[in-house]
Amino acid sequence: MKIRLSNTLGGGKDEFVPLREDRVTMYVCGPTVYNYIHIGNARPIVVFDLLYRLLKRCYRMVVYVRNITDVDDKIIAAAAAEQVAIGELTRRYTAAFYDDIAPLGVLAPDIEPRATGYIRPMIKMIQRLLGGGHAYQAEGHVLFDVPSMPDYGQLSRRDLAGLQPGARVEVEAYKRHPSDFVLWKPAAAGETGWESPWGRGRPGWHLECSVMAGVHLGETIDIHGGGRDLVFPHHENEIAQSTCAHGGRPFARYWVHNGYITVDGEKMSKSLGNFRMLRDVLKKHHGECVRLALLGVHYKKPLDWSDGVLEQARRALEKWYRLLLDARPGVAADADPQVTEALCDDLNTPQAIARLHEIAHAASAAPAADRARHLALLRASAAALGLLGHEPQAWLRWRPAAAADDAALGDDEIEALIAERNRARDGRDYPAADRIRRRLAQAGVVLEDGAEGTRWLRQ
RNA sequence: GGCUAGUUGGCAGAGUGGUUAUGCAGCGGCCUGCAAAGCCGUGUACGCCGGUUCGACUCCGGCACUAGCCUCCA
Repeated sequence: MKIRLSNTLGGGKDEFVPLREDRVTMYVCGPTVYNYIHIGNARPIVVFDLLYRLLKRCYRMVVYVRNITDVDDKIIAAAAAEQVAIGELTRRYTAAFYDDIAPLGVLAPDIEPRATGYIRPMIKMIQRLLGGGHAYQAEGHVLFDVPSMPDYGQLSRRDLAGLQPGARVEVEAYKRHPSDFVLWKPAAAGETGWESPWGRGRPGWHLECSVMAGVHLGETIDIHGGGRDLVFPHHENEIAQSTCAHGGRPFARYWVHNGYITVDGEKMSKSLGNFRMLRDVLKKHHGECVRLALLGVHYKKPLDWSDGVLEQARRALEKWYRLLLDARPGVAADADPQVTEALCDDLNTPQAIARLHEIAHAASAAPAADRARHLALLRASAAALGLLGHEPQAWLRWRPAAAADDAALGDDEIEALIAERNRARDGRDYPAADRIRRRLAQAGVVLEDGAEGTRWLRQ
């Protein structure tokens, strides 16, 4: 199986060939833990989980690193605003992060380093950069000397002359070049900081990823992933630091970036305030619906978030789980070749999902004797996307925690009403039977009378 | 000003130098006490203007529009 990936570096769709045949390395930028994550943060979590699953099918060993940023200006500001210690704040939001993504069905990365655990190697990298003439000190800061790197801007395809310095943020006077960025900044009295050769301070934002990738995966990694908005300056600066600290050896060979999520056509971001928190979405929707909704659009493209995309995902999953109610367990199968092929072609999830629909349709239309085979194929193929791993009846009867109020009916009440309705039907008292159907419908319960009795599910 | 991505049927969304994407919704039928689900059938599309070609939604050029980046961001 050959995987092709869109590579931001160069802009083409390249065949993926790992540096070492036996060991693939992937680093993905994880959350900064100063707040709950929004649905836009969830997209790379799901997209790179999918890539991780695919790589694991193709290569013997895959090492996936996803960091947690637990030191940063926004964290310090948030801790001050909430009047709690930094460590307490980051512990709280780290725990919330894991709670929030659990329903998305993502595999745990192999390594999840936290920035604060890597201060020593960060200082070492800064020293190497200073020694190599790629950094300088000014007013207590250590800054990366951008003009010292000839290829700077190759990822985001900009040259230094074309940048509009200070377009959005004022340029500090101590910078030699407007594009120079902070490697180490001084900590004010009472602020979080670590001792360093340049005084007490803390690392710049970009440094941690360079260092943690280097420590765990080596100087040159295969895949570096993240959201599009990290291309510049974050990833550009990571390249600059790592390449210059590693004697010019390349940092990452394939750069993979997911598109952002929009709301009403506008980018969702914490700064715009139009974000949808993942935990709020999950109060009303099954996590698997969120996962499928996120995979319903090719990962590179913008995805306009709405109840519509969630509803579309829900209907597809409902259809598939209804079919799987009849699946016999234990029928093993490999994923459908066309599904695998679609995924290998730059993670073409819409095409893979279309194929799942075709498999499902074939199962519905097949004679009963052939059904098990189709359903096993459906389940195995969906598993390649991290889908349909739940027990069908439980999934179909799932209700969001937020719906557990007085209007909702419990399973026992529903079963009792169904028994009452079936007694009415046996007595041909159809008006009474229909009254119960309507009552259940109002509670979101759908009844289906089949040859083997009455089946129910929640919608 | 520079750079990036995009524009496909009522909606979502792939792909392709000539032949059904797929799903949802719609319409007709089968099935059903009523329904639901499912099945069968069915309509609708490639932003605009040029060019290349036997043939362009697809390739090339230009234009328009949308979104984003140019040191907070997934």
